[in-house]
Amino acid sequence: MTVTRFAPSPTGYIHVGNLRTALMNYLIARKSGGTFILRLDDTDRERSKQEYADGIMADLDWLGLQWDRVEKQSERLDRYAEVADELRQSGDLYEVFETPTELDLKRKKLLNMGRPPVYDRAGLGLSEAEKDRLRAEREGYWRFKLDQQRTEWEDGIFGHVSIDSASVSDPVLIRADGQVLYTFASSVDDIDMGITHIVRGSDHVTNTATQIQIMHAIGGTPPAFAHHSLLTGPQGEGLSKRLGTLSLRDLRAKGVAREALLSLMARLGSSQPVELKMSLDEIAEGFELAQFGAAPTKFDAEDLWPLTRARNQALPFEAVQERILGLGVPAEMAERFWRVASQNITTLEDLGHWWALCRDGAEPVIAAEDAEFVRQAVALLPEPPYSDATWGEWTAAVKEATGRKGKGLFLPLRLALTGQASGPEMAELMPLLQKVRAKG
RNA sequence: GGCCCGUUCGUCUAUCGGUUAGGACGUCAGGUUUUCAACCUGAAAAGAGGGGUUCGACUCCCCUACGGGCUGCCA
Repeated sequence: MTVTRFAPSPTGYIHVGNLRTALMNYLIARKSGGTFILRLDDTDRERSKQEYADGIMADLDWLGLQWDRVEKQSERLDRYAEVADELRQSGDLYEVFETPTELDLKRKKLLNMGRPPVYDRAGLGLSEAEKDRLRAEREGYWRFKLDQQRTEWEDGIFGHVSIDSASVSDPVLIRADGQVLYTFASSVDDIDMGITHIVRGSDHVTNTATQIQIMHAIGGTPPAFAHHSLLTGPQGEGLSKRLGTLSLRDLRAKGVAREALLSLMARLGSSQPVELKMSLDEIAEGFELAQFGAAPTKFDAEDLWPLTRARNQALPFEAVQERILGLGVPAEMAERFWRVASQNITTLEDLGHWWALCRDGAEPVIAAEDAEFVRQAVALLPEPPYSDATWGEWTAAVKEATGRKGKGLFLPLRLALTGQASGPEMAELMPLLQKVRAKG
């Protein structure tokens, strides 16, 4: 039984980076008929907010990434305390007392000597008497004693990974104020909840080494790990600074379609071509972790637009009927309007532009050399309303009168009527036009 | 500074020592549509640099350069 989880901390909204992680875990579970758990890693009490938790769930809902169960770390504090006691007894957890300032000093000193800034384990050498004296001054906190060997695993994406744990500081698992830290809570949860596969960003590879050790210490068997590469911007720059503008809700507000987002994020960085899929089932079908590369992946939000366009153009009239009527399009014209406009939109918001053009006419665009031609042509155009035949009849008449044909005939007329060089099939558009501003 | 990982067409990537280095997106050019778009066909386009190993290296090893990550009493 496959069990995966998406474990965001509710300290912000979902962005493209998170989404990739969530999606991969979701797809792995779905592909094998397993369980997908949404786990809110909310042990950081100062930064975690209900508002963000709600936002994350709303975003996952929108995407259709349905979770089978929600877990909250804040509701499992007793369990963490219990496991922590076991680790204290086994000697895996030891008490330390350095202040942040002291630690900072130690780090700088080591760095100056050209040595790696690894915690010196001073706490391990403290006698009971010394600890008592320190406890009288301040609250102690707890570090996990890493075995300073290499920690290795077969990564689902990176292949064989080997981390030298001697180059990693013993992680703090429990703070002076008693707060349980992510590294610990997460390890306990993954074991308790029977997680079988963890996919997360490659920013966690070092964590994985220490968490594997923690999992062993609490008597668990580590799940299979896979670390996906991190996204960078189109220039290869780190995405973290720009993540604010790449939140799901912002993209959604800009009109990005969920199918576009899912289709791109499930394939970007893999050897599979990115093509529009209309359902998560279709997306899951070709999804293989092993097809993802380990190199940083460039993400360009612009790539979402062609997919969004393809998705919107594929929508049946019924799906947009309400929206179109909402624009004020008369019911008898609605279906034709969709047929005509749908091929020329990116987001559904663009429909408003086309309807405004039909209703109010467009500011004509007339090149200087076409001015006389357009004047002649417009004089031959009757008043609205128009029929299916209007365009053919009119252009034939204009051709007759001016001798123009082909591009020289049609493009100036299109520009005069719609103000744009590209757009819907003119013959189809004409019956929708209520006004032609070029007629003055 | 230390520890991980990475580097193939513009982009995402395939290639598990011998290939005309393949595909997809994008770009460009033709075709088609009495215009644009859509569509069809075609083209241009790549192994970071330097050393090894080998009959033979994109592929294995080392060095350099560059990119990303980690190096918190954050996650």
